[in-house]
Amino acid sequence: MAEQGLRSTGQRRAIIENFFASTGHATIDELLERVRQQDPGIGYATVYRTMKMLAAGGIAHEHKFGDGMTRYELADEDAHHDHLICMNCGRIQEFEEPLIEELQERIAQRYGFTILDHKHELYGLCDNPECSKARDTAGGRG
Amino acid sequence: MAEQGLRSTGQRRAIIENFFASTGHATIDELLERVRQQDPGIGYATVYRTMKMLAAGGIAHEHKFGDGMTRYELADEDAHHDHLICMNCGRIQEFEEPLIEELQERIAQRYGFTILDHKHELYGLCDNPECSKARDTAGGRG
DNA sequence: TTACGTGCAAATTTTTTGCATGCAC
DNA sequence: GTGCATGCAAAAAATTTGCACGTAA
Repeated sequence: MAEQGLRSTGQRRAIIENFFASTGHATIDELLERVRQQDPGIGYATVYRTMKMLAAGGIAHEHKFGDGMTRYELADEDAHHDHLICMNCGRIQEFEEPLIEELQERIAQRYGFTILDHKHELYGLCDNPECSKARDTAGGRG
Repeated sequence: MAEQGLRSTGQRRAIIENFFASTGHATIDELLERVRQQDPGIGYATVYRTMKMLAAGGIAHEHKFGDGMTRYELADEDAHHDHLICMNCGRIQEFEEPLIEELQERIAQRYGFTILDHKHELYGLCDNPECSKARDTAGGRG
């Protein structure tokens, strides 16, 4: 981290530590709350700035799943995955499908694009009984 | 439109007309500007409200492509398509790939999800020479 | 010592809402 | 005539920024 000319402050260490230990899709608010348990004086601007920094440095990925809050996830150099998001309980399930990645590349070639990043999110209802039940009221076809 | 208990006002007609004639991925600002050429008195809240209404009624789709502005697209009942977005010039290219849709369903089944909606966006550089050229500065791998 | 990082609050940006008035029905 | 729609401006909500002070290097 310090390799990039950045100072190692207590706040940054606390934020990064909590981020690494987080569920994987933490919001700024969630991170701030957890970080403040260690260091109540931390301001939320610092969390924003630190997470932006990590995102810019490729350590974190920013996600906007449509609920108005940005979520941060640890960037895993090896595996890229995408997300299933339950619209009822908010559960986020990761998935990986190399075949889709391959098809994406083929599509990009078809249109002369070079893919640098992508977003593939499936929104629906998970297999939690309470969520499946919600299918009737959630506007499902039929 | 009036079938749904909604009043047909001059403003709504103007907004809808412009939306239908738009590029397909118009922002509120773009719509407002165009609509004001016909009717300078239209307030932007009306555009917001009308587009929300169309989205709620399934006539329009909302997209957030990451530049902070919501874009609206005419919902086409027949064909679902996804998007390639050029990170240099902002060009938006639509694509359709039934095989991916099929794979999505299979993934959903794997995790017990029921898909109600999805978002598949490929970000990168289009074949515009100016954009391809930007590859060197845009952080592309190697 | 020096300049980067922090905390606070104010500013920004996009979207939503309250309210008095107007117009579609 | 009634009540939904409009326009304006203020409110919300998420994020960014300015500034004085603290502190890592």
